[in-house]
Amino acid sequence: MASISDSEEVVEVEEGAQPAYRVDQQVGFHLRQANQRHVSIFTGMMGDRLTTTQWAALTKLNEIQPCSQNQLGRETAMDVATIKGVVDRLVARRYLQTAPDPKDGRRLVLSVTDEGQAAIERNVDIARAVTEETLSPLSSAERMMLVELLRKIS
Amino acid sequence: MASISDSEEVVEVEEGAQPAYRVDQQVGFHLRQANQRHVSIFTGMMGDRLTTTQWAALTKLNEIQPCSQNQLGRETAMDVATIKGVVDRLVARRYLQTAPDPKDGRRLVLSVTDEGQAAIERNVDIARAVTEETLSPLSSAERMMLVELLRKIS
DNA sequence: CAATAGTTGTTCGCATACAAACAAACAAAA
DNA sequence: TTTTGTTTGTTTGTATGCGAACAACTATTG
Repeated sequence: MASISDSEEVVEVEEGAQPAYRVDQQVGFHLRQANQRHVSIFTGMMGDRLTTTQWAALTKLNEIQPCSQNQLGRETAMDVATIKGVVDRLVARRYLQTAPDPKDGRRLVLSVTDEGQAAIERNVDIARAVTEETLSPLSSAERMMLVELLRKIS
Repeated sequence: MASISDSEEVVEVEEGAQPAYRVDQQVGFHLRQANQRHVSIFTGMMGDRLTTTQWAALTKLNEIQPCSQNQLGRETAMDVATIKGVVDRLVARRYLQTAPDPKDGRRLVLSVTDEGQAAIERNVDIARAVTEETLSPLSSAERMMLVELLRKIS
């Protein structure tokens, strides 16, 4: 604790001598911005008004179907409340369909419809291009490094 | 340009022979997840129910005040609609105050209140700890590398 | 000056994102 | 079997995040 007295240099000045705090020097700020740019690129290039999360859910389900709703949420890193909304909207578009699980009264079994399949085939090359465009400022080595570092802090 | 002719290697065989598309191999997926973890750490550690965006707006304004609402939005990479909501909530908490700009009838001049200052001082060390915790899986060199790569793709 | 163009702030609608609380169904243990 | 605990899905509330359209005001140009 600094002494209560001595007005002169009550300046317990550097109290740690820490450099000034700047938001724009914190990782969180750059993570948010980089993600924003990526989403922006995705939205601009992708067809069928698909969002990043919808695309993630759709293609992931196509990999691992059949699958319950919450399980798909875990696979795509989405909250139970979030995945519900995403699935609802994909079902409304007829990209996914749901059916009750005969073996488990709680579960909804999800699967990709033909329309969903068609949407994937229609957009998968674009999705690859989105990744390419997002990473375009980086060299090949930097790209691998970035993904690896992101994986480490996830 | 490739020559138009010569069937020989017309073998665009597998139509690209591309590896299977996996969402969890795309940067976007990892950007989203890394950001999620950071926000989660932030929410768990920070006091006063401050969110990442509120903290960014508050501390940035403290740096550059006085400042208009849209300008603060640009400085913190927030949409005009987004910054309005953030500012409204910070004003409701009395962390910020607004005043009409005498020289420009459109502008709202924003400034940080004493309560806002106190909130910053109360949480700035925690904010530093949040960054530290987010980057904890990385070495010092990796941390600098990550921020640099994120900056490049922003 | 008058017409045009750009800026600032507002509002609406849609889509994540997550905490929290809840009911129904299943699983494990007493 | 009954109790306890867990999992699945739902709903509510709050907070970004952005496209799009809009009014009010300022700046620019003819």
